[in-house]
Amino acid sequence: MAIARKVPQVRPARPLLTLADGLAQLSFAVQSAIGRVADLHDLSLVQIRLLGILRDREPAMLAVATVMNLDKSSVTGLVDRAERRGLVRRTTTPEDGRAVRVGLTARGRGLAQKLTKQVDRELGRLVEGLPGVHRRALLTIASQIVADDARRRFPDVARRP
Amino acid sequence: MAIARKVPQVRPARPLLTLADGLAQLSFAVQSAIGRVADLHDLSLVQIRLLGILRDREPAMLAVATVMNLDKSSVTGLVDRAERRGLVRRTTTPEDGRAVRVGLTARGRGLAQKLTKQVDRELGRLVEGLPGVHRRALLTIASQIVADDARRRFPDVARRP
DNA sequence: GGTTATTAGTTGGTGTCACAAACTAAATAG
DNA sequence: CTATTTAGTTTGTGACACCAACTAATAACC
Repeated sequence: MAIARKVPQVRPARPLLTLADGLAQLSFAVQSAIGRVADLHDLSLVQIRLLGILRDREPAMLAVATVMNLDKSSVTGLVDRAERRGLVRRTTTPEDGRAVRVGLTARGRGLAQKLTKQVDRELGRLVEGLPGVHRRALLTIASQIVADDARRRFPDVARRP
Repeated sequence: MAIARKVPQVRPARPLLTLADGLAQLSFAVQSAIGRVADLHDLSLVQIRLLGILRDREPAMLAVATVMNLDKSSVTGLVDRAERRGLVRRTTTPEDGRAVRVGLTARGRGLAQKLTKQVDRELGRLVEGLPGVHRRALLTIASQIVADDARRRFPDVARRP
């Protein structure tokens, strides 16, 4: 694992933006890029996000709520609609009669894979003007922020099996 | 204007994420940080975004729609609600009887300033784990992406007065 | 072991947001 | 001076999001 690769200098074009503005605007640009993919499939951004989360997990409803920063009742509706589209399935577990786990159906998994590729392409377009160096720096920095944020939001995580 | 400041090396912590995933997750983290500020004022993210856009502009309805990537009818409702809260004002112009411009009221301007500070603080928290070097690199890169995106979306822009 | 408290999820009600299609009124083209 | 285009609004409909109230299952407690 490449732990000490350098990211050489980055020539800052005079920033007309503050960091906060830059992050905010970037986030809107990213969301609308994902939104374009959503439109292709007549899905919402939130549905896409749900599928993205379920790519490698089969969490309980409440866990979905936590990860997505939603009220649990919002997740009920979200999963209802995804289920109605045949993308997602609710499973009850024998060891806890209250718990409901959510997982992708075959169709949902297929779609999720396609979405991943398309989002990749669409976001690739967003950064196509950047030199590779910048792109790598961005990946590093974004990963760091996301990891920090996760650590802050879930102080105690058992990395799932 | 600092055009050639260097951004020294960045040690990539092994990225478990693709660039697309990193960007997507970062965008969600940013949005929920802004959402926290929104909650403080019982506002929605979209309302905050609107106020942010109006900080230094007084655009026509349609221009708002374009910038926010919304249908014009969505903007009608958005501005209606903001107007109902006394944050925003519609102005008709004498030179074009159809056009309606949207601008902040005094109250809206005050709130926008407060929001800017709070979003700043909240997003600052998001990047507080990063060394200054990374933060500067991030600003540079985000600005670049946002600028490219704007250029792509508005091929012909007259920079407003 | 039976009562209480907690936890997981759903239901119902309300408000925001987003869109499309149909409409009004003002400007521009011809 | 009619015909068209343009700017905004209206009217429906559906997705989301929240809260408060509810059901059912589990855990706590004495």
